[in-house]
Amino acid sequence: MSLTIYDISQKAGVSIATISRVLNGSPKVKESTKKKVMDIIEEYGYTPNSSARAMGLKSMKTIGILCADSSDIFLAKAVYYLEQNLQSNGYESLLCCTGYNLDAKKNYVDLILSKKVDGLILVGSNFIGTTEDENQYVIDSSEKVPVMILNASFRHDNVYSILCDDMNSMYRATTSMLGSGIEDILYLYNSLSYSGRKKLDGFRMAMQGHHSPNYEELICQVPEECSSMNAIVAYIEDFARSHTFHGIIASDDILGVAAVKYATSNNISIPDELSVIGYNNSILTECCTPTLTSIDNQLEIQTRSLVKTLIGVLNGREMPQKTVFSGALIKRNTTKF
Amino acid sequence: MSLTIYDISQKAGVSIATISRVLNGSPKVKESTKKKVMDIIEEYGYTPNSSARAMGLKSMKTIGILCADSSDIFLAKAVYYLEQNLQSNGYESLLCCTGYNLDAKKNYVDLILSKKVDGLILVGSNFIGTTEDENQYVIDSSEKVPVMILNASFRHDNVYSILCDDMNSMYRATTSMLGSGIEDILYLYNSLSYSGRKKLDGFRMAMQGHHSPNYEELICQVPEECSSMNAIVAYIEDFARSHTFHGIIASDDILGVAAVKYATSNNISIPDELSVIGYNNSILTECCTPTLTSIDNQLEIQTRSLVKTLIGVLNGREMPQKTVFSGALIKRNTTKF
DNA sequence: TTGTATGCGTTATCAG
DNA sequence: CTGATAACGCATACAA
Repeated sequence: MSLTIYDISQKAGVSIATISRVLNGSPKVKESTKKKVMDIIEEYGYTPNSSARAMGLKSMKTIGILCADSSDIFLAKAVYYLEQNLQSNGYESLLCCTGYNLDAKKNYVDLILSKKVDGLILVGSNFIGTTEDENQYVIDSSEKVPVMILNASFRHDNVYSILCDDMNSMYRATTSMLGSGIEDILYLYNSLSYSGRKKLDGFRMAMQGHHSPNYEELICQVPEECSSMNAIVAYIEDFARSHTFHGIIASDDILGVAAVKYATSNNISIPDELSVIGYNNSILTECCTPTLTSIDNQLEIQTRSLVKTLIGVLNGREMPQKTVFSGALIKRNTTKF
Repeated sequence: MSLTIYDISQKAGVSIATISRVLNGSPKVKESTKKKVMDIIEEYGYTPNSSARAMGLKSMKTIGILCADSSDIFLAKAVYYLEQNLQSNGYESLLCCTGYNLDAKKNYVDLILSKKVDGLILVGSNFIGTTEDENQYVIDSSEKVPVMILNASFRHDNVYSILCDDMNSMYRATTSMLGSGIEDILYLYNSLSYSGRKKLDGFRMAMQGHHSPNYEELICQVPEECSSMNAIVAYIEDFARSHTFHGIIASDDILGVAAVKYATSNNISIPDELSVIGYNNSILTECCTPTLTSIDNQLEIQTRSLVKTLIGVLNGREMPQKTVFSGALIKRNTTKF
């Protein structure tokens, strides 16, 4: 059995209230008794029981982090940064990997809320759908604790969105490619999550602005079944048999790498005959040859801002409901521009 | 304010004890009252307060997961699998990213133990050092809760190790390469964690068994400063100026990919002039060209076994202190054998 | 089968 | 500055 506040109070010869006060850094304690208590605590190695503490404080000093799949290279980085930032603000992280199914997500949210977390962070734009019904669980959650959303926007009381302006990033990337003289651009994506939709919007806007004809035909969704690199490459090869393009913009780096591999295995020279841009600026960009130009969405800055906002909200301060950063095109060797 | 067991007992017209009983599936409850209570709970959306529950049960149904860096591609996968397995056994995961510093690790352990977790999982062999002093914190922890170690072995009461036989895997991989006629093999590594040491041992054993002369000269530690892909490639290039080798075995896939990039950028043909083997069988193996042969350490199986063992221990069953799996060489295009 | 009363380890509100 | 004492929400031994 570990020691309680009573044991310490006995040994120190003071009441439990005093112990509690020194523990919580109350100013109204005499220096000498404070020191005495501290010494006893040190000597006997007492640590407060956080469950009991939670009952009194009505806070577990814990934040629930939900993400679909923490092994996803992008989400993993986000989770890492979040945990680090929370930690340094005195909060712990309860991690839940929900998968991509809506009902599962709802269940996990209920579960995690019953743990009386102080806040909820939804990592990844896949938590926000297109219909009201799909997003009801976010609203429900926000009635209990502040909800933070990374990489998607959702306007509602007590929910805060931190994201990168994917539409604008994609618009600028596409415009750059168009500006370099490439007009037939293949747009490769796999999911239409919130950010997936924004990216596609940005691509479309740029193509429209450039009065490119028939660009819709070069918007290509890679089916979910294509889960391996080989499968994706094969899919692109197949697509290329009936379409012509001299640029590829992908909604993430995996697809970008697949595009590079498609080119190299078909003796298409990059960037002379084909330019490629990926998204996320992950380590994968450095692994392929040539290295992949990619859009960086400032994840580290976003996560820092998110935690800062959350801590502010938890401390009762007024905080911005929506914080938007802008992405940056990181130029590597799959583009000439 | 969320509802308590008292609110529900009022609405249902029974005592709180009865509510508690149906909540905990006690058999001594009449079917009809059980149903009545369930209905009320359903209707009002009551969820028990887990902090209060923890005080009675002395368990938070939570496991602490410690890892150095959950954004590391290998550790992220491990964390993901662990969380999933724990979840399906009714446990939640408290994630802590400790970094690689020893003191920091110790502090995090203290912190997480004060949260009264039911068990501790140390993810990654970097948690086990070579000296007794370095590992004392593991022993201390094991006095409070069962400690599981993934990817390293540490023999002590109430600590359980689940790992892949890295030494043997590396031995076999090296032997394969030697068998294909390549005798001058560059061994590339960056850290000497528990598994790092085992891998190196396996390499050495194979080279010794083959009576290869001077193999020690081709054991090369990539300095920590080389954090980017370019830096690693440059380092290999530099090393190659004063050494000759026709095979490279790397202690992880990043180094393996760097080896591939070194070769392609220097017009060294793979696998004709140079064979390469990586470690971890991560997605990176598919991103480089040619694709990287790598050693798979059966992470999914390991994590499943770990959680199974942990749950067994928590339920008071006798469980194996050490579970060892063997790795598998996944052949891709950087090797001929 | 159900209800009552007590304990779990803290925090917080009062008095002193 | 310090000490009683009442919450906090639930589990459970003991009664009924």
